[in-house]
Amino acid sequence: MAASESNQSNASPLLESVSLFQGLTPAERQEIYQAAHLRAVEKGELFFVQGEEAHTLYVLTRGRVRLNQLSPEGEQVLLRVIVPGQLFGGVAVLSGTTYPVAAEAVAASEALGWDGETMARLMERYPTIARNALRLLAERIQELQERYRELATERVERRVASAVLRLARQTGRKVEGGVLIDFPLSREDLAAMTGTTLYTVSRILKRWEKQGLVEAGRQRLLIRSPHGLVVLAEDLPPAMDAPR
Amino acid sequence: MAASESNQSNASPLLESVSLFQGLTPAERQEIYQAAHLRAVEKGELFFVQGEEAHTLYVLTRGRVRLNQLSPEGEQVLLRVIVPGQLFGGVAVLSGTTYPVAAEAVAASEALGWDGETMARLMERYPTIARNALRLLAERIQELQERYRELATERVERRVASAVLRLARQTGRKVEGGVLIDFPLSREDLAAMTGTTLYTVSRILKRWEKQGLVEAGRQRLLIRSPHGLVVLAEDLPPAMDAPR
DNA sequence: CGCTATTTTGAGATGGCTCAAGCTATGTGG
DNA sequence: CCACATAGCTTGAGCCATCTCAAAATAGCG
Repeated sequence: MAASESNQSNASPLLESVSLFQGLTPAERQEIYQAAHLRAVEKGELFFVQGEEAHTLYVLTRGRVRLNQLSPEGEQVLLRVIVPGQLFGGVAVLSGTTYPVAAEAVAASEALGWDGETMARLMERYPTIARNALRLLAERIQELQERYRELATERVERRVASAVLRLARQTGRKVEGGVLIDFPLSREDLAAMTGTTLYTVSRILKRWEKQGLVEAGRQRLLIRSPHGLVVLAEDLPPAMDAPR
Repeated sequence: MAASESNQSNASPLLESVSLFQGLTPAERQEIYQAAHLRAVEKGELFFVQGEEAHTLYVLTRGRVRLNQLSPEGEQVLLRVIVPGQLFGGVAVLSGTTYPVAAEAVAASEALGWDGETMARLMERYPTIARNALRLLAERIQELQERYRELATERVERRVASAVLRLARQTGRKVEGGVLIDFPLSREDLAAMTGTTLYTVSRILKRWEKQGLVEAGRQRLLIRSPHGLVVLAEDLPPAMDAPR
């Protein structure tokens, strides 16, 4: 299935910056691109739901996608936000199970998709892809372990600071006066990322606003002083005593 | 380097049940085995420390190994316990960074090790290994995400119940009267797995003991009623009212 | 311009942490 | 073989960070 019926366009602009396909020639990327199908999803719609049989591995090309995990009791955890160039759905396809998360487009989005067999074939033909995938998954594990530790040992304020910084690094857009998180992000979303409640997040943001660290609006967050948040996230004592 | 200088012994007993090497012929496993070096480590010693340049990927053949992550403030989190047949150190080797955790032998242990280049060569020759590795890492990610959600949304008692059940599944030994966790496990260890304190764990275990769910000794835990713990871990209400 | 989702704020409750003290197996050296 | 040292465990009391619940303010959107 061609990526888009009448479209013979070059894959390079889309795939050359995708880390899953690093180390391939333009011709190879073109072939990979031909094997993909493009899927567009409206804001608020889902690429897949949690528990669904995993068939397709996606690379986002436009928009923003959040990966939510729902607990048996119905509480949500926001595991990560996908930006263009990143892989999602891969974990489930590679382990041959059901999707462990839901993928919701938080803005109008498009992604290239390969079904499991196609991707297996491509990896066989181009072992570089498998190597890249291994590296990507390994990095994900490291990040998850890091965040697990954070959740287990740090207080809420610091966890929120880390989450905001991570979002800024991933999806931040430099604007006058700071870095803007470039998609609608509610207090509740931040709470679901950090294992707290929207009330606590609201209070924390208010405090930060008073300290001039951020500017928080409705589903909007502008980071005025990334450094200030780093200080919070890492417990660099602003004072001079008590190294604890 | 031969696995053990004078040892031409068959790899099968050691490697055939290792999921990283599933789908290979005995001859291939033998070759892989030849490329390994065996490392023995005393109880309490480390295979590697956190932050060390990652060179070797291990498969445990005897003993028990715990993977600890140390926070910048010096608090420990126990990420997982490795039992024979399982891979460890792989994440760091595959992503080409430093070990993100320390690996401590909690009993006298032995592991087969392959350095990064050797493993890369083997994977190139036997793509099946790479496929297996992808599957293993993908499963790890799923488990970590699950535990992350748990830590973010569940209360302490339930988290401890889940951790105990996980340990029982992994390292449990059936004995008269229940399932015994088969290595020394302190209250502090359980606390470090679940993001709480040893005091809280102590109280929880006492309560469980009174309910006849477990029998807790010094670094020793016997699960009398796995089902009872499952009920706790999953919030199946034992009473009939207040669905909350 | 009214409706609805989001956010703020207050007040009260509490789960779990902290710190302090005592207890008890287990191993060790005399 | 005993007495002591030690690591691991228990228990109590007080506290506090964070959650809960309730209500009001605000901001977009249709």
